[in-house]
This record gives sequence, C-alpha cells and structure tokens, in this order.
Amino acid sequence: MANWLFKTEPDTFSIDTLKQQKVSCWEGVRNYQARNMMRDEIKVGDQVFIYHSSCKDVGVVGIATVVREAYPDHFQFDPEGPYYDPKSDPDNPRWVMVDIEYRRHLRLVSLKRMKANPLLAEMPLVKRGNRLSIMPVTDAQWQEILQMTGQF
DNA sequence: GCCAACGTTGGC
DNA sequence: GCCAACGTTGGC
Repeated sequence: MANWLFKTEPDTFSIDTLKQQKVSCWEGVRNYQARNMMRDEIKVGDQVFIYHSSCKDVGVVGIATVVREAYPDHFQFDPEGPYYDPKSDPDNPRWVMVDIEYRRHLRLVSLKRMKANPLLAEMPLVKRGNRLSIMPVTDAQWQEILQMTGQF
C-alpha cells in the first residue's frame, strides 16, 4: 500500500468539501507526471494526505483513501469548464482521475514546519520550485508528518 | 530537436 | 499582487 499527497486550493475544493461529499473524484489534474502516477501507481486503499495550497494556512490538513482507480476525467471534454482540453481525443482520453474518500481532518502541519524538518527534506513538496500536484510519500515521511500533528 | 516566449503554479 | 520556477508551445 502506498501513500500520496494531493494538493488542492481550498477556495476551489477543501478538506471540508471532501468531508461533506464523503467521496469525490479528483478531477482537473493536467500534468503528465501527476497523471502517470494516477494511471499507473495509485491503487484502491492507498492513503492520501490532503494539502491546502495558495491560501492562508498552507500545509497538510487531513487524510483520505483511494476508493477508485484511474478512469477518464470527463471534465476534459467540457468546453464550458475550466478543465477543458480541446486536444484530448474522446476515443483515447488524455487525462484521468481517481476517487477518494474522506477519512479525517488533521491538525495543520504547515509547509513552513515541513521545510524545517530534515526528515522531510526529500519530499518534492519542500524542494524549491516544485509544482507537482500529486506526489508520493514514503512510509517514513507519512509517519513523521502524523507525528508532527501532535495527535498521535 | 532546439530553445525562446509564454502561461501557470504557488509561496510569500 | 509579485515574481521565481517550471512546463508547454511553436517557429525554425
């Protein structure tokens, strides 16, 4: 079983939204590296840290689990929507999404604290300029971040 | 296939 | 709102 971190802008979709919906698709990923991870590696039962970006309290805010593996992201075919990709072929969709289920909130683990923790130095998240919206998290990193919440 | 221009991401 | 860093695009 693997662990992941998914970034989201809470103004668009937050951990609270996910809690309300319980299960949600993770649409709108338009980056090949992130897509490949969804398509090839993310499995049902994998654990996911939800991370809030571009907001006041940037950091890890909760946990979800994967409940459905990669399937075509239909938002790529909606010309009215923000995730439209005119170059994607309906017979061979370019973009996929997975479904995740809300598990729990966590006490915020801020990006600032993660950057200051040597044990997390290898996370793509804390490396300068990294913009991956989906990234793998090692077991050690997962445990360390849980520890940093002070809840466990 | 190179690479400059451009658009986007995302922390601050 | 600024701007550095990155990915993508498109001319050649």
